[in-house]
Amino acid sequence: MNSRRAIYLAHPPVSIFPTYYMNKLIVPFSENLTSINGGVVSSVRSLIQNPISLRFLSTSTATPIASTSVLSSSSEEVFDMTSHIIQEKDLLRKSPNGGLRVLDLIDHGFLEPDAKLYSQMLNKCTQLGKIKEGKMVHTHFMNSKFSHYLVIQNTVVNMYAKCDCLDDAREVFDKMPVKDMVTWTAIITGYSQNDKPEEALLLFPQMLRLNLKPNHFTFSSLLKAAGARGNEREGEQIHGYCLKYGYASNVYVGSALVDMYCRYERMSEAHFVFNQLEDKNEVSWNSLIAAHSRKNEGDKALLLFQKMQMDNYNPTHFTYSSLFSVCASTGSLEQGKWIHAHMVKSGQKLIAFIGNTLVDMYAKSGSFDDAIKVFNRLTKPDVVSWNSILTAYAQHGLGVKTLQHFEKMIKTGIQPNSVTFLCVLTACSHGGLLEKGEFYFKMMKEYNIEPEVSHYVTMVDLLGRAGKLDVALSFITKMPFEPNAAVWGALLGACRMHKNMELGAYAAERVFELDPFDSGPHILLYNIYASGGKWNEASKVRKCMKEIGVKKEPACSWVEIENCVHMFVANDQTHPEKNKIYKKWEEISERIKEIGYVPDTSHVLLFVDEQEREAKLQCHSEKLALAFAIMKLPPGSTIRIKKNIRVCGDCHSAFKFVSLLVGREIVLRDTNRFHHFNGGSCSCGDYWYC
DNA sequence: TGTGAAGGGT
Repeated sequence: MNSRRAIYLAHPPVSIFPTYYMNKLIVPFSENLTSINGGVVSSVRSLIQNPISLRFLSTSTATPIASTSVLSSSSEEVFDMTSHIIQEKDLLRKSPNGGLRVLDLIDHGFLEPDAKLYSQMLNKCTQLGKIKEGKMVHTHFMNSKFSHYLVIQNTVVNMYAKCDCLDDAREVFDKMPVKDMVTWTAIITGYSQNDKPEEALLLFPQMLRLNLKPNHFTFSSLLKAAGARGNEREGEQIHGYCLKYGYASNVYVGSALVDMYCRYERMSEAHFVFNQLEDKNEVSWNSLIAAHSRKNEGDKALLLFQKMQMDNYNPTHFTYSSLFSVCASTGSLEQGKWIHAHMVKSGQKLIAFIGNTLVDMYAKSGSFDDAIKVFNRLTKPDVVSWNSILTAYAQHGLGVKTLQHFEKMIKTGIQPNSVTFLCVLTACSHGGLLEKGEFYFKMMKEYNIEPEVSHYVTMVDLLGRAGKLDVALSFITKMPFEPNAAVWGALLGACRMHKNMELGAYAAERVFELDPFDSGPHILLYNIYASGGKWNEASKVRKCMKEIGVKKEPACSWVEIENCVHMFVANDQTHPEKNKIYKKWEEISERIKEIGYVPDTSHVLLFVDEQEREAKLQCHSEKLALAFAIMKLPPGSTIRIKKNIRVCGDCHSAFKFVSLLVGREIVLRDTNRFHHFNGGSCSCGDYWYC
């Protein structure tokens, strides 16, 4: 007889044991209580053959009035309170009426609570984010004889603050007649951790006025807030207070100081504080490594990674996450692979926290298959993991696959968020899937996700690229908020694609009103006029750019050869092997012309003669990077190039012919997506570049 | 029985 069936057999003791029947707590008569003792319980145990676990995890001193065993007919489980100890797993156990069993037992006089029990229950709610249960415990606590206990009140503030209920936390905080330094620290931390640094910093002087002395807990939260707010003067003042109160050398405060100066991009101060810190830990190292990663300084991040190990600190998942992130943004696949191997060797598990950045790194470095492999190895992919893989599919031009994976994600039970829908809409836009895009845009409401401006931008892009310029315009006018420059920019891009000069000029005017200094829209408008032969209008745009000081971002391309990243600009004269590179491209150019390549000079932004335009085209940074890669990389290997702006139409065409000529895959990452050139065609289906 | 610092997805 197993224990589950045995519970049913245990119904007879209902009259003497408190139990739930038809969602009601059945309480035995008080005289029966005296007869309930360990012996009776033991005999019931032997009757039902239920090996109740006595592995108690907590050490609460809460006193049961009598030894009881509560049997539930609905949940078929035994809730054991025969000891003076309550099991941790039972702290938040539900009763059939939706309440908490522990609270029911207290209400019916079977358990005499102590302050520690409330504290344990509140902390369990905080840990699991169970705010509904937390509110029940809070109410119960307020009606108990312990309601004036400051320590528990502090636990309540902390619980609300940690569970994203800042208003509730503040309400409790404001109503507390007596507050100590922990109370103030709890609410300051709440604001600091919930992206409200202003409020956190405003409370600090109020706390000081009450003569409460801040401690290392207070300072670490205040420094985090100061770093997020970006007011350097404020941060320096908090730093001063840390020194005054003698906490600057505390490892938590010190690490927060390092991070704060990193946020201000004051790296020399960050390094100074770090070097002064006698008591360092992994977080101190990770703060610096993360900062260099954010600044795309992969070499510095990597150097610190090596140094931390020389100083006997073990890299953590934060360390690896930062390193993969910097490899992703610089597209350093070889370096990323090396760090991945290091991580595996160190025994670090592939949890979602690291796996997500690893998926992103492989996807952004153009190694799509590795991204899929890592994703498939994740034991518990979360919404970010799914978003990363959806982005990878979308950016690599696999629109239909993106949508298939999205459906799979829904079936798995992962709740999509606004980023998920942005990935899905981007996939539709990149893949030209107009109807699907409209369908998924409407679907957002089913998930209670309000479309943000980025979703509208993608929809305008989708409609515009599909040639529905009027629909896109009407879509913009019906937006629930004012369209920003990006929305009009998307329409402008579509006008360039479909050569609609009138609407393009209108959209460009709107963009210029909102963001006059972005070079992109000016260039798009120039291109619209130039490709329509309206050279006067085009030169006016150029003149206007000069007058207001808008500069075109210089185009750069990068290619990684043997762990070294080589950068090229248009008409590059700085590379040590420039002569060989130009010669190589000339040779390639001649050979691809033989198989059908015709230079497309309409992409050159200069009012010059045809011959000069072609010469300009041949010096584009991605062509030089490609020639260099062909010279240096072994035949047959994949060539991966990264570019800081969108690939021009002529380079796109040339790359297709080169992939055919050399019989190898070329992966080009530009600002918008990946282009996989293979056998004379591109994965974007020529949909994107024009 | 209470309070803290570091990462990721368009």
